[in-house]
Amino acid sequence: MNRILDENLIYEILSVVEEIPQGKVATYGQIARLIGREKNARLVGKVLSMSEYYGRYPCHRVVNHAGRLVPGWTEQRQLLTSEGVPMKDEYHVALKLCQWDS
DNA sequence: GACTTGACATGGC
DNA sequence: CGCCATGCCAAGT
Repeated sequence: MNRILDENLIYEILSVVEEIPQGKVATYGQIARLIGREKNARLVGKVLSMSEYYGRYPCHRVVNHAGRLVPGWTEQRQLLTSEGVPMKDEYHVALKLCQWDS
């Protein structure tokens, strides 16, 4: 039954995001995989964009497979650096050093 | 209900 | 992890 999809999706996604340890980051694909929706990585991003509406979650610890930060969200870089996440440049994190080993 | 859009992923170069 | 092309799925219009 796929009557409820967004709510469950949101709950699962946020549950995973919430478990990301400080100083580490996770990719959308990784989260999507953890919730059993590998192909829905984009949905993760959509949900996270609205995550503030559902509650406060460390959505800044989620980046895409290239380690690129959210376009247009300048705060994210400072938040990550404050947590000790190594940055490759202003818009990319060093995934090699800080990708979450779920 | 078809078309477009998106905080994406993966594989090839 | 630079860029290009293709695939995927849900939400919004």
